[in-house]
Amino acid sequence: MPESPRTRTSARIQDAAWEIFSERGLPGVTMEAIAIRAGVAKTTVYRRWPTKSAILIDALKERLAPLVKFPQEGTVRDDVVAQIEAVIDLFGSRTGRAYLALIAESVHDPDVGTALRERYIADQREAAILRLRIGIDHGELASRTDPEILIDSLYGALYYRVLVAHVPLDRAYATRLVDSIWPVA
Amino acid sequence: MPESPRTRTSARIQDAAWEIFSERGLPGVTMEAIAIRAGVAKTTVYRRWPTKSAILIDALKERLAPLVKFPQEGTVRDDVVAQIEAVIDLFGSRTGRAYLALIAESVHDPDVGTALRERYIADQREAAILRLRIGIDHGELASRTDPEILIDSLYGALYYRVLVAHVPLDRAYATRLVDSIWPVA
Amino acid sequence: MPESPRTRTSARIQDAAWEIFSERGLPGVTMEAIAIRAGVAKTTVYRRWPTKSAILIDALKERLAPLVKFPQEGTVRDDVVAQIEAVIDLFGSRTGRAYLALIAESVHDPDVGTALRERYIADQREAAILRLRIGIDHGELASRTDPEILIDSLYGALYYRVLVAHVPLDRAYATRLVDSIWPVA
Amino acid sequence: MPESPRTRTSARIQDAAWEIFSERGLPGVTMEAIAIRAGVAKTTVYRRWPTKSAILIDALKERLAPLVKFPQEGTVRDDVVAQIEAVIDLFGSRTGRAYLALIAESVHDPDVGTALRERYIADQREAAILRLRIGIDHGELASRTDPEILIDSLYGALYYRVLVAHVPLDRAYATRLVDSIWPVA
DNA sequence: CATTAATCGAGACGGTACGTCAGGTCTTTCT
DNA sequence: AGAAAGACCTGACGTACCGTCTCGATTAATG
Repeated sequence: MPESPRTRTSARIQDAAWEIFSERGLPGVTMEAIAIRAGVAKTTVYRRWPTKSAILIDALKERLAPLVKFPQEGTVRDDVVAQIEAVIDLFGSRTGRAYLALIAESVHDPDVGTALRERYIADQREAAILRLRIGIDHGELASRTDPEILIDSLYGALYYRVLVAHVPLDRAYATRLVDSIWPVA
Repeated sequence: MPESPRTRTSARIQDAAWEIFSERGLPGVTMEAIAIRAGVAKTTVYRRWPTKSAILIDALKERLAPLVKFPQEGTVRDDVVAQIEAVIDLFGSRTGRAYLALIAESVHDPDVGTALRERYIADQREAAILRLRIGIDHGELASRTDPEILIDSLYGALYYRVLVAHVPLDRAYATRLVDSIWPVA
Repeated sequence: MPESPRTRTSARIQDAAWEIFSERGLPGVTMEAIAIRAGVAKTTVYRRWPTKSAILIDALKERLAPLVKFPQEGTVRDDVVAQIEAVIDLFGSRTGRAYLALIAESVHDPDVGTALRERYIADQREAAILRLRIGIDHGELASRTDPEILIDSLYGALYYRVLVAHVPLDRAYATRLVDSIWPVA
Repeated sequence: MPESPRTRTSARIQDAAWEIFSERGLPGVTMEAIAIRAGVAKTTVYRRWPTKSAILIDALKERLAPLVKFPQEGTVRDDVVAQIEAVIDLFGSRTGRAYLALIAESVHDPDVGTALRERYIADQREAAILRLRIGIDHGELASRTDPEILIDSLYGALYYRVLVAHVPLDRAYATRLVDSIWPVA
């Protein structure tokens, strides 16, 4: 791990962006404020990232692990419940709020959408679908199950409650959700 | 219908906002641009709406009917499929894009969220849940069905594909979706 | 004289520009610094003047009187000497330095040149030539005298010493100069 | 003439500066642009000249000969007219414009003024004054003639028309000028 | 001949200023 | 009096150059 000055500067910028987001939300995150907080010239920021969103997307790299990883430890059903609980936890955290703010941003800015999908969402979907397929192969799920749609429904319900309906979302919801729409084998 | 000058001005402002949205998307919609396009002073706009989002929300009033109404013409299942198809159609239209853009905006601006929910989303959820309850009462749906969660899953899947996963969404998806997660009676 | 707020703001901007020029010279005069010093938004400055030079040109309006006026009190020769002394005095003053700095600026910026000529230089030349013509009519100057060229030589010598040769220029020079090239009647 | 790589690089830089000046004027000449055009690192430029003006001053070395040389071939009067014509020609050329641009620059930057005077202007004045003195010695000019002031007036008129009054200046002006202010012997 | 020293290119860096845009507020003007 | 018009301050935008700096990669001269 070389810890070059370049690396350090990039880290300072990402940290600054993250701090400002924590304090003032996405609208408060401006290139100007990031540069000042990081003790860096504005040009230096622009030299490395084209937009504030890009900085935050990078800053989320490690923190978004729970979104992407998918447990494979028990039955499919248990694993799915566990994963949904993890996502619910995430959505309740500051990291989750940042992630959701960027999702919102992606509606206006295609680049943000592309970056998010390439970095997190695509992997997440793949991991989830893969887990379901294994479940089907093991006979835990009906063979006629459409994994893609099951994922849409499960994750969709979460995003929907948080982004659209603004309805409370707690860990207990995970079981209720899975119980409700689980395809009987 | 009085058609007072005040009414006319408000209409001009809403039309201007809508036109600009159509041409340049939500980021292009600024109070400044609206005022110019409507041929009106910026103060006049501010006197009637606090934000550009508020203008658009009002401008959507009539156009968002398909989101809110829920058919009650055939079996629950048929009605649900029909409604989902209507929403998919909406999401493909300019009106739908405006609506989704406002959903995104609501992540940063609580007022937008509140307005959207009070005006459209709450009614939509209620109408949907009501329809499902009738279905349960008629024995078309298992009595243990949780209507709220079913709605979360159905609508959620749509929003998820459009807002998050950016995956194609066509009318055919409606049947696939309902087939997949429909609770057997 | 209404002393409207608009007038006051403009005065504050001009004063600020002038102060900064006095302290740091023309390169130190930036739109940014003017706005700050005047306690005014940068946009307000831009709304009224397109460039810093334009502000200074306006700020010189009253101060540049000695450049433009031409005495008509004694003989032509005495009046010419008096006027040249006035210009020499001017060149030694802060106002003169500002004026010369703008002359220099005009080499790069045609607008500055045009403004300076329309406001000051043209009038100055006219007044001078007029005075000489009167002298010719009164028989104080040879009838074959070319007033334009005489003015070029007299004023030219001053500008040349100050701008080009950087050679000392004091009041005594006025007499020496006139004595040297005065066309005998 | 060794034509070392060092020499070649310096030449490339000067050429680049000159080309850019020709295309975009002095404001377009930036250290950055020079370095790029010369295919050289910015550091290399800075290592050899402190400012862009210094580069241009050096680049003018050979081209400014007509400003400095003074003919001594006919009568003083003829030589003076010839020299003034040469300067008028120069002022009409690209080289002249560069020279005048640097004169203007010298108002803000003392170093430029010093360099110009040490390299060109002082020599020019000396040569001119010398020529006049010879004329006085030969009885071609009145002994009471003040050569310095005569030079101020003659050259001054030219600079004045070009820099200040922005009045046309052609070869014919040379004779008119000399005829007007020539001190009768 | 090998090593040292100088010089080069490349380009990142902290800065300053640019000129513009939009946000909201506040004053003036008119009806 | 009450609405419309538009000037105003604020703050962020993204860009251009500034002059300094570190970093290897070449060259050149020296030991």
